[in-house]
Amino acid sequence: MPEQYQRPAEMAKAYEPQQVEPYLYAWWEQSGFFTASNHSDAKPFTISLPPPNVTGELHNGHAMYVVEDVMVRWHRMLGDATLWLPGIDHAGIATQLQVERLLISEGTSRQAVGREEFLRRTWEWKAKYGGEIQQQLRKLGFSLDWTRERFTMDAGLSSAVRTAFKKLYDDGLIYRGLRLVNWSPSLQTAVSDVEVEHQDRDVSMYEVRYPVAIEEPSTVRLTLTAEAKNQATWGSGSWAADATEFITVATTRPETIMGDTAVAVNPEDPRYQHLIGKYVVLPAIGRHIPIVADSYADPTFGTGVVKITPAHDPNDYQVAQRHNLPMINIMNLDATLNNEAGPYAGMERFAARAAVLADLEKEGLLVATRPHRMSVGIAQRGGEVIEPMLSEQWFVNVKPMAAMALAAVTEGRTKIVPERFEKVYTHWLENIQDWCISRQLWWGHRIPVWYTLDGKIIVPGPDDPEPQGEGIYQDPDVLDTWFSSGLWPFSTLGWPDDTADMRKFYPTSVLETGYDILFFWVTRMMMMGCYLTGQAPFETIYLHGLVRDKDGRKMSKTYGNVVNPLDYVRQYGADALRFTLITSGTPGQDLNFNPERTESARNFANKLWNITRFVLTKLGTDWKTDDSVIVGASCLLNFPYTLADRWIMSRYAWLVGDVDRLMKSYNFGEAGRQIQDFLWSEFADWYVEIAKVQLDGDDARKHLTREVLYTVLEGSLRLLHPFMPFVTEEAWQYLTGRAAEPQNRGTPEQQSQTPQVASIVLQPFPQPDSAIIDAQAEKDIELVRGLIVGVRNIRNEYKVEPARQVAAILVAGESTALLQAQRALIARLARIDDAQLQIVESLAEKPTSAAALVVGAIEVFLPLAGLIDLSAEQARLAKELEAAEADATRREGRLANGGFVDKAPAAVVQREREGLAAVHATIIRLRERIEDLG
RNA sequence: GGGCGAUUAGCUCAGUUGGUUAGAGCGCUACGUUGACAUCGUAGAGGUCACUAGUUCAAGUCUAGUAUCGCCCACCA
Repeated sequence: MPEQYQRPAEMAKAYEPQQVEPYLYAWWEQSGFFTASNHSDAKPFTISLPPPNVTGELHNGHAMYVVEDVMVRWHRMLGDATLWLPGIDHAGIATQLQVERLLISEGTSRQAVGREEFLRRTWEWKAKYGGEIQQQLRKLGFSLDWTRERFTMDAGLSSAVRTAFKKLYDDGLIYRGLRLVNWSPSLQTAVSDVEVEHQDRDVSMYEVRYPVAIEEPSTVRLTLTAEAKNQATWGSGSWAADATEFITVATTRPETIMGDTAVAVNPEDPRYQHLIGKYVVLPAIGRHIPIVADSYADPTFGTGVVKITPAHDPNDYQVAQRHNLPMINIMNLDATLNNEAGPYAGMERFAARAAVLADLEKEGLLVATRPHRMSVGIAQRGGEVIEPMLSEQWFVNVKPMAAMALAAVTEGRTKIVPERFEKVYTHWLENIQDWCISRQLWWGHRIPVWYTLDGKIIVPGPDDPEPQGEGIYQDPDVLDTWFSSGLWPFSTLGWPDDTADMRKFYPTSVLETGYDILFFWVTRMMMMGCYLTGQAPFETIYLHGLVRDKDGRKMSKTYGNVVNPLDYVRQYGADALRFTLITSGTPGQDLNFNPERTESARNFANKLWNITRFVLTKLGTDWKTDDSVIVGASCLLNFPYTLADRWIMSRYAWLVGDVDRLMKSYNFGEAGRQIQDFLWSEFADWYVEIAKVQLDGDDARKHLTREVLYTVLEGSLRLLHPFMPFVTEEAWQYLTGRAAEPQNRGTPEQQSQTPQVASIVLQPFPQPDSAIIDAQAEKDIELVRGLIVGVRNIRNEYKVEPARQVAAILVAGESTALLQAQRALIARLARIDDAQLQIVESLAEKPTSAAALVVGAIEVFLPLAGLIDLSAEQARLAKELEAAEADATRREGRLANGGFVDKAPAAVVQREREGLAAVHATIIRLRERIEDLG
């Protein structure tokens, strides 16, 4: 605990989060409140923090971890052995890019400094930003078990990666092969399918004439000799001039013509029947390529003729395999054209496109150019157009794992919340393709494979010695970042070793993350977890929505609308930001972050602070915490509490029940909103005001009122603590009289032996107790509140100064006893002069020069001398009469409906009848009043 | 081409299994330094719950369709 903080003996007038938060967090952490015990008997509750990338600062998406903190703090208060394990992801591509950028800013480059130095610099980067991220997470109040922090490239986790790789390799699921992969030319690495985003773009579709060869097939040249490549320039030779027939292909990528090894037509297409089996001469380089029949060619699309470029298009790749066509790679790794491209060698792919088009145009082979909208593959990192490229890479055959991951969900062993994402999950896993896991990067887990000179592959286990010998070398590539993240829920607990943490905390309870990484991460963890540990890694997968800006736009650096959560923590406090994020939306739905809400959440924290301040002053110095009050409230039923006491306890009981239900169904936002609503609109606005009246009573009344104030507030603080940990802790410290006590309570073990723990963090979470619910009290207070609001309304309409006490006559009928009992608070809250307040059962002569309020059978007269305007009063009453009559008509209609009376639940019908009776009573009295005035 | 989500007050959003007169915050109007809080209080204005047709005694809520916006998936050269 920072020495410099000294909690003031008295609560400050306003809550100042900046003063309190750092100190409270340090205290919590140092006291070991967040450290999970793996040898307690309590049932475990585990969440592995989705590790943030070590790329830099946190953004508001990370602040959504608050959902996890709410769950974790809640379960900790429920007494579970709660572990929230933090960590950081090395984030291969993203981090490497950042460090490369840094090097470039220093005037050097990754290539210039070399692999070893580059890695040293990247570890340096990790040390710096990893530390910053930890501090940021602390500032948000996240109750993470820092003693168990992990990094994906720690020794233990790296060993887990090698164990997993070895197992999958030995099981025949990891293999190496030459495949068409998604190639990122600027990063010069392969990426997996999920790392390719698709954008619709307006491009051009070109129709290009290919001359049909006049030579016999036996003389065709399928490949070019070196000389031919040099000679094959436009217009040379007779092939173009001699051609008598042309076939027109449609293409969006004319620059790949040099890689064509066939053109395809649909076997059913009558236009091209006679050409199947013949050859065409490839423009630009003069190679002869066959015309094949394949159903891939759609007769209704383009010209019905497709050029087949197997090395640069996934569909063409398939066609080539069916027809045993050669595959010609015409590109270098940086997407410039290579020597196979003849005259275009050395050109960048898009420059080559322009050059080829110009030449085709010149030769009269470009027939048409049409606008075309198509989906283009874009690199998730970097945003460039992905190039399909033939390349030797490592792959995982994920089908067997996918089947296990699928079964875990369909059999209900793992539940996905909201449920609709189950469909997305299953659809994806059912159609899954092999996963390319090798990356041509330096930052990451080096692929644990060694090659010998004679081409053998050695995959040692994690504990085996590194293969040594003449010419033996390790694969230079690294693994996809998501390979190691896929092991996160168990590698962090010590897998593959049989550790105490694994036994206690695995499988984990909840995985909570954004739906945007469902395919990247969630499915991978499910597959790896099921396959490698034999158990689904989570009981529940809870997916939250994306945080957008206040206008619903995605946060992005280019828009400049990225929000740094720490800015809001500084300005409004962590609780305010947390409460905003948790209450701004609903499960699984994107939420628009509106800073105005953070301001009002800050106001709420301050309101709570001041409620506490008020209660504290009313408790007095002699107040002692009664533990029975903290534990439960049932004991309250045995004492002569007032109607208002019983009402607020009943409302509190409802709240506890609602919160319990909402938390269990993952509706944390609604739970938070309900707590706020209760504290502000019911407890502060009404009970606290009523308590002021009651505290003027005798000692017994005072004592009971204090008990209720204390009990409800203290319980509400505990309810709210998972949402707003700081202000609830600080307020609770004051309220429970522990503010002045020494703070350090020792180790968690010592704490658990101490019955009274000093922090709200380890207090029990309020549990539903329906015995406290008092329906009659709620109904009665409802009536009293209605009268008070009615009187205030009239005062307002007649512009009675707020300070002025007025006279009033309540004609209460059957409610006389009730209202007489509540006389003091009615007088106080409606600002009626107690000496001039009459509460009578009936009144023979009703005042005429008074404003009247009618609530059912009850009438309130306010003889506002000199203020009453009779015609205005009449108009006001007439308006109310109109509303009451409309209400009566509606209710009568409903009750006259036989279906309603027969089929609706009795309670609903009953309520309707009572309502109608009340409205009738209102109408009768309103008419009387209007008549009296007339 | 499939699939999903959203549409409720001027703005940003809630609304548990269908059940009185649909709520909150911000904003707006009037008033207010009442002994916790002006980061506040009191009262108020403001909505055809996108549209259409159904189911039902009863629909913001369930069903079908339509429109608009957004997202995801998919090999249309």
